[in-house]
Amino acid sequence: MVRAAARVFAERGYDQTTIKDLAEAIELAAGGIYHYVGSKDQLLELICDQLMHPLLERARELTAVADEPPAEQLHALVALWVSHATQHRDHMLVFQQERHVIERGPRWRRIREDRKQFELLVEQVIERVHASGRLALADSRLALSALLGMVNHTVQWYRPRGRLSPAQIADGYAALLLVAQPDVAAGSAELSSAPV
Amino acid sequence: MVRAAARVFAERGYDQTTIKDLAEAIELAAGGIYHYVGSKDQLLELICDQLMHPLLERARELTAVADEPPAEQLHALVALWVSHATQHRDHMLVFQQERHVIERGPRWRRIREDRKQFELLVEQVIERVHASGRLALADSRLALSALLGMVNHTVQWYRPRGRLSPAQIADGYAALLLVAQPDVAAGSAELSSAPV
Amino acid sequence: MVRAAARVFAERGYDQTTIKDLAEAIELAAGGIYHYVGSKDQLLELICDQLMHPLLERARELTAVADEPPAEQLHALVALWVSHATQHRDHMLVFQQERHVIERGPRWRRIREDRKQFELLVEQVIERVHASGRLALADSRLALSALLGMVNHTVQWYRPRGRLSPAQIADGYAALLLVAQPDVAAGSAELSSAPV
Amino acid sequence: MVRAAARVFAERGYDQTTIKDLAEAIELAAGGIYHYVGSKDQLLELICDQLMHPLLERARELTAVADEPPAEQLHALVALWVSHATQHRDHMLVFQQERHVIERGPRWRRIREDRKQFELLVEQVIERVHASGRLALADSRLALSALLGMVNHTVQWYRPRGRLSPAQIADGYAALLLVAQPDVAAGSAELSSAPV
DNA sequence: TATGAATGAGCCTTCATTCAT
DNA sequence: CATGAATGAAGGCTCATTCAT
Repeated sequence: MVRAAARVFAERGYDQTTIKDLAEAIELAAGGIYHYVGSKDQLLELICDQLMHPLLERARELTAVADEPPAEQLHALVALWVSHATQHRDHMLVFQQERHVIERGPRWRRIREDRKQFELLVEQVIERVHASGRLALADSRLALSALLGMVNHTVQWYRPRGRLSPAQIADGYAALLLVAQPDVAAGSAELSSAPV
Repeated sequence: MVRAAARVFAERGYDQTTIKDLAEAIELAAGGIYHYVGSKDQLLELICDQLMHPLLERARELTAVADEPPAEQLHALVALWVSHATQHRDHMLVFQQERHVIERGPRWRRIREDRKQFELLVEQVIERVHASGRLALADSRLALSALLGMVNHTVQWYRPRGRLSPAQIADGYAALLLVAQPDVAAGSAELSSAPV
Repeated sequence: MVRAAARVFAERGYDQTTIKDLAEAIELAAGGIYHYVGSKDQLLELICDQLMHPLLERARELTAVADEPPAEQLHALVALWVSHATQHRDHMLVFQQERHVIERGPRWRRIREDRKQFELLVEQVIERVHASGRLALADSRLALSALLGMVNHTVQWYRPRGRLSPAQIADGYAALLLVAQPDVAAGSAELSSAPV
Repeated sequence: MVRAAARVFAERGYDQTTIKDLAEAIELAAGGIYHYVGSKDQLLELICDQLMHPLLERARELTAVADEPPAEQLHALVALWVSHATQHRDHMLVFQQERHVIERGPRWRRIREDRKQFELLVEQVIERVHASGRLALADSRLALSALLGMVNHTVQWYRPRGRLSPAQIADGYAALLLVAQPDVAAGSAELSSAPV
């Protein structure tokens, strides 16, 4: 049911989706939704939770591994993220599109915090990559924003049976952000991280 | 007035903004808006037009220059884009956030076409960069999506008096997408476009 | 079950009581009520019937006794009434509070008639008291209204283990309405302020 | 408008009155009510305020007069009360019938306090009458309840062009509660059935 | 131009009632 | 007997829009 709601919200937008739209998608009468969910608000909350909870949890596990090289860790994190986003495309679309809904009101506090937590994890990994000298941008904050932008935007164009698999997409994003091993070819880091 | 509306729409979201909210922001009585604008719909249309028209026009001029190296052209285009987006932050936020509103109905056809046109221009430039061997990704379509994502996302975090200027941000994005002159160090394109 | 319903109706009011409230009070599932009662309406009907039927019956018996002095009869009637009201406090509260519900629609016709019948009995007794010269008010109709008011109002403040017993309350009301034996004369004021 | 609402509430009961009923009575479209009043709740609040505020104020003035004999004061208070109640019959009916609505929730706190205040005033006057030896009941608390009951009940049967004027009704109620001057003595039964 | 009272459609939500189990 | 999921009709309320002034 949450999945179905996510689909409708993703398609029409939260505000423009009526309870009847939802009920129709779930194949229920208008009022029937309220047997399962307390309100339209709560439905959005559930969608966001279903999206963020597992993502955050797995991201934590992934970044908790201490001995992995930061660059590999970033790659793995991006792969997880893209994979999760594309697997829960509707959830992700809703989560992004309804930003201004989620940003206001106490109901969404937990969700806002989950988002913050996740972004913090990404930031920390990027910071470590930066420190390891393999970040393709001198400014790690900008690299973070760029990554957030490109991954989030993925769900806007990704199609399940499209040309690129989630893994390939993640590889591409990682490739953009990382430079090759500095020992292999000296100076490449400076070159690609400098403005053209 | 359109600017004020953009600010309110950006803050509250189109659907959650009432005509009274708008009127208050414009310092007008509720009904007074209808002397200047036919409807709430049309106001959103105006906002998107004000954003996309000049951007599209200048992007056309920029890409019409034939003899410039593609990489420089891409850099210039990104700079224009980021600059425009940050200068019209509210417009841009509305344009993105209300995607699902704009995507439906005949009223927004022109806007949808403008967006397509703009993305087409970007795509063509990227294609040329790719052909010139300076694209940091083997897959030019993915590069396009990544670029769209990061630039669009910029308005979500950009602050007028922030650490980075629009030009610096654009430099960073361009740096991510481009590789150094191939004549300096052969094969660098392959390296950074391969999965790590 | 009717008793439990009366309690809930008395507390929340008929309209603001949901079937679920009732079910909970009866310790039954929501739909289970419909095995015993046809509808919410009917439940209210039952409550009112349980209240008015025995009261009316006993009032008829009481007033049918021909040879008793009218003043004693009134006293007895008031005692019966107060006793009944306080013993079925919830029923009585419902019966009064939901006056505007009961007053409309054919379902409650019988109840309305029962009320009329009862008030008619009281009226007749008061009339006889008046004729006997022992009514404390020249206007017997006003005395009737006053009596109705005070007795009905009793259930709003009466508490089972309160300072006054139903009998004492009834004594007080009777004392207010009756004057001492005219033949005894003198000092009737003192007499009537004491319980009869 | 508040008057019209009071009429409809009095007739149908608060819960069974729809916004449309009200709008119809005010000759307005359904939503038009919300230009004047924030909610249905608030309308009830206004009705009760309009009733209780002036009554309480005048009752305070009346009972503030120190040198008047308590019995006369009680008579005056009852006269004020009956007069006010009959002049605002609909308000009064609503105020009583919707007791269970008013009794719950924070919105009605002020109203509940106003009622308490008023009843306290009546109680104090009765107490003084009792002390002066002119109360017709030994139990002053019971006298208070009886008075509350009969006056409140008045609006249930009073008709503007009926047989009895508000003043006559008040005279009757006062007569029931008071005994004649103990020093004058004799024939007090006849006296107490006449206006004091 | 500008106002703001008024409209009326539509939304979220509640709830009495039904019915398959 | 009893459950509780499901229905569907209303109800309170909001809000874009209109229009007399």
